Amino acid sequence: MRKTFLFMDTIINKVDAKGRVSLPSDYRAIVKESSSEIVCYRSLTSPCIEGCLEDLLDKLASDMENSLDFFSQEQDDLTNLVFGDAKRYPFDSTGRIMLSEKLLKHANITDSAVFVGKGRKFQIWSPQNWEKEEARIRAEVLKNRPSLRNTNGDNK
Amino acid sequence: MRKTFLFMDTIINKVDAKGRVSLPSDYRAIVKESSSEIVCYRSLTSPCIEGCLEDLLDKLASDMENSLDFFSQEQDDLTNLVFGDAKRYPFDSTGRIMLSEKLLKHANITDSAVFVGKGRKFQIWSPQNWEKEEARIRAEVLKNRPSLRNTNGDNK
DNA sequence: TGGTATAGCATGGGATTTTATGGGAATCAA
DNA sequence: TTGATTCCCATAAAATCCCATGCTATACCA
Repeated sequence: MRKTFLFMDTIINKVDAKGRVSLPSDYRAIVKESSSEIVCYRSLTSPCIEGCLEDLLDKLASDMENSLDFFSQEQDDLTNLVFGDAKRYPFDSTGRIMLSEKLLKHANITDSAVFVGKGRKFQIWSPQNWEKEEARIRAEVLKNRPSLRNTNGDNK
Repeated sequence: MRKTFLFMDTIINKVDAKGRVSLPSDYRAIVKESSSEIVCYRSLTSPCIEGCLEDLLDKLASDMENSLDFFSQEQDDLTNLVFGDAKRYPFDSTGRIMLSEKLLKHANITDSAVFVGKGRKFQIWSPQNWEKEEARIRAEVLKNRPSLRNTNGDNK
């Protein structure tokens, strides 16, 4: 039994004519611990798809219930957006999922999909968009390096 | 039961035609306490590979979740950078891992790999790069020696 | 003390399994 | 019926397993 469940690595897979994509086997191994489906929704901030285990959304729901901002407009909007958009995507016996038109369009994905690990969740990008995003992040982090050290608690 | 889990020592092993390297047995003994795989990623600052137990990244994920907002840009960037690059490397029954092309290229490793202990993590260098790095570190220490003496309070 | 047995380790190569991917048949819904 | 989704099988490439070998360090014994 695995102790940790982190989505990692960056993997590019093909989207076939029917719209099917293989979920990377590492991801599948994690998901299989608890179910045979992932939850996906359009990223609120980027032209990409986000995916995670249903557990994470459950935790998000709990966190929001427990927060002081229970009645805030902002929380309301966020939960509407996330839960209104999210949907379960089961994978078949060969490990493929079929993403909806809505998701693919939001992420500009046509024939290839890039899976990017983010720890408890992951993202799915088009190769072109991911290339741009990765460059932006590297530049950004390089600029703010000191704060990274603090968060990390490790200097090297 | 072992009490401490520190990667130590410097060991050079061969990378075979398939890209396999033996993880030093001392390292393996540490890893085996909790699993049979390590996590590796490209060092942000040096031309080498870094490795650690998944626990360390899991802790990082938790820290991020607790200190940054779920939807914040900063959290987004950091998780992409860290988890997008990291990957699990399980070792087989003879104790070998198979490093990816991406990692080998970043560290300029071809047929030999130098494992350098760093406590909770370790680094993997090409012999040439490690030679240079070691020289640099020695020079650095020599340069700072006076202040080191002062701190020590002992002149000889 | 010196020589030898032994266990653990690094390494090589072949066999086996997994994975990503394509396509056809079966099933379902409008 | 038609269009789409699901299931099943096929294949090539890649990853993983497994066994064999030689080396080294340590233990053991005379």
